[in-house]
Amino acid sequence: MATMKEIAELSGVSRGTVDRVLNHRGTVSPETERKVLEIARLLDYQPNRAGIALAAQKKKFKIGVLLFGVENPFFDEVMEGLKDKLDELSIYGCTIVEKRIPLDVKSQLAAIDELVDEKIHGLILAPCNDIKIQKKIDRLWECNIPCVTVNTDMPQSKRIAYVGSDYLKCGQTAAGLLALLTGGEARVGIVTGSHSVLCHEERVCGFTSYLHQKHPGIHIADIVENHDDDYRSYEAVSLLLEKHPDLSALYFTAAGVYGGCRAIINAALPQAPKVITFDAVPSTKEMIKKGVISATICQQPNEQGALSLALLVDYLLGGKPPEKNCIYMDLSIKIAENL
Amino acid sequence: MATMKEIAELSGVSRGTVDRVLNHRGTVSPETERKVLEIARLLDYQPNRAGIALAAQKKKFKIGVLLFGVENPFFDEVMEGLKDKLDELSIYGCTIVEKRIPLDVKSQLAAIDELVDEKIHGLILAPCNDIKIQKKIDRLWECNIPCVTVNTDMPQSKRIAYVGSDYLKCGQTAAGLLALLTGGEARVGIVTGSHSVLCHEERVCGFTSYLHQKHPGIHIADIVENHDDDYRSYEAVSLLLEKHPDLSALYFTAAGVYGGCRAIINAALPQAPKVITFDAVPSTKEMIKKGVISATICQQPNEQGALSLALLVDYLLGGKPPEKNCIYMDLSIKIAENL
DNA sequence: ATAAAAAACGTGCACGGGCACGTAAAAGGA
DNA sequence: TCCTTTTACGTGCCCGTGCACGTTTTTTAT
Repeated sequence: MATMKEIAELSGVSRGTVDRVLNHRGTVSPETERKVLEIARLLDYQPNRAGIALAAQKKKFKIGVLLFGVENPFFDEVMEGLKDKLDELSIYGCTIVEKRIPLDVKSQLAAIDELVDEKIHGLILAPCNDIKIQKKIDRLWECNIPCVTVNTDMPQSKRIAYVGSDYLKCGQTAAGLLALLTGGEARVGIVTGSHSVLCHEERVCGFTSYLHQKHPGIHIADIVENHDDDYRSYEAVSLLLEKHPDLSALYFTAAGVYGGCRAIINAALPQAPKVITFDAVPSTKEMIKKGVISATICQQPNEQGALSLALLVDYLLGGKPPEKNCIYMDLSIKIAENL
Repeated sequence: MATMKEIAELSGVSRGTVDRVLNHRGTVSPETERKVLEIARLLDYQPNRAGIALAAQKKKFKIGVLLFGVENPFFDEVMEGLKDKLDELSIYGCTIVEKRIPLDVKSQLAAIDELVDEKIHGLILAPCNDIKIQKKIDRLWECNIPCVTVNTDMPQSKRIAYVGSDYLKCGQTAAGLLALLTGGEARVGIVTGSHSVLCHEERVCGFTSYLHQKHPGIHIADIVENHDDDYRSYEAVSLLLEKHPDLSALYFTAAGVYGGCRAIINAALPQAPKVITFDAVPSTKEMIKKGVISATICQQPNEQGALSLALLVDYLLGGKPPEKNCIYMDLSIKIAENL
């Protein structure tokens, strides 16, 4: 692998000048710049990470990690993976500043400002669908603060990458799983969060359209929108169960929408319904073990955290953003026996 | 983080001496050694990876990767993950030598010798259950060639770590899944590989004992042992289907034991049986998409490959072996919709 | 024309650790 | 005792990059 030194020798300048050209610092004559860039391209120069890492030790990276939704246990797992990765990347002298913020946009914007004041070099953001945040990210980008979003959808935003799940595929997978569990015959009730949140919307959309196409024997009895996206949605679920005593299956688009319903689901319906949801936060695990929830479709919070940090650090070390702006990670199904 | 320089200053010797003590090279007086080690412990010295990486560039690591079973497509995925990790660890100037070897022990032992002749610094081995190989590994260990095994079981062997799956849990998960799919009522036929191979044995054992305990409604009609652990086990499966036309479920302990049976499974039995197997090699994916296989329980070949290399490199860089000698990775269930 | 300012580039240290080489001091042999 | 070998340790270069500081050359202003 070519080094700066080699480039310097071949282009007849000093290594310092090569540094200036490749890292856009100081001033260089246009002619020299052309020559150096030419040679660098010829040799396919890739900066040596070990060298950068060593030099970076005094000038440590500082990365802000912003989690929206203070109590969301999904983020615990994201952070776990992220921190493991942090250890692994410790040679780059990288530190993180973690903040958990309520779901209101105002606090969120303020939190971003605070982090910028703390002179962070990069930002990890999870999750957020608000247009104002999106604009903010664009401005950060212009100030040379790169950003990775996790489990968010803001396609137009100028971030390095989005790391998360394809929500439509989430819905399709859920539908396929339900068909497998019920043999293709069922009456299903859907409990979802606010339709304005992409995660919920697409999980419903992917689910229903897939069933419509491939499993006409599964009938969607009702869709309940539970705006109060927290862990106390007892009301919504019990209403659904009362209204439709003939349900044989339930589909929850997130852990947040069925909290506290453990007791009523099996009691309300004559036959034990097949219940599907997403992720394996502790409350969900509990309900799976008790047999209330049949199976859950897991995103990979650990890997999401790890990858988001890896991408950001890679970029800060002089790498290019990944070709794909959206990196969808695999889903997997879990049941009680392989939680 | 403490550096060698700091240790040197505090213990009143030169940095070179600290190097000698900590890396056991050259000769040092017992007294000096004691002092340096004392201070190193006090400062909680951890070698700086960036520094090692930089210095290691001229003295590259060479790691042998031995895969037993020439045509096993599972290893393609292991290698994929391993090579991704290799890129990631490129700063350590690490190279690999990959060899695929037939299943006979003689060739395997010879292959190990060849690699040692090529002056490898470490070895990755997948998979092997033979006692002779195990002894060989122990001897390598004594020659300072560390080894990581993948999807193998040789608990007593002096390797850094085993990376793979808990086969008993594999069987339990399969049993739980079958119960979920069939509602707890089924007649199941088991097709397995040689009982002398731990992977098959424990997947059967975990499966049967779990059903026995928790799902008495699922009856095991027959267990067919298919010694010819390759992709032409048409005979064994068709015999099973003829003998038991009342089967409602099939359980394959590995991809290798059902190759070529696609056509006959659905044809032979009046009702479409629930079919479960392991991993998602191309042939399995195909059969899942066609609806012959209902679901598969996936190990994480990619992660296994990546982790095994990571552990080995970490050790070669002066790290300690992981506390746990056996690292069992998560299982996940896949169906057509989330392959 | 001459001083001052700006542009263009070279030099050298730092980062942490591996390792070869040289040189003292201690041990051994005659 | 003197010479040789061994043991113990210091010195200094290298790996590839960032960056501060000089130094030289060119441009601009007076």
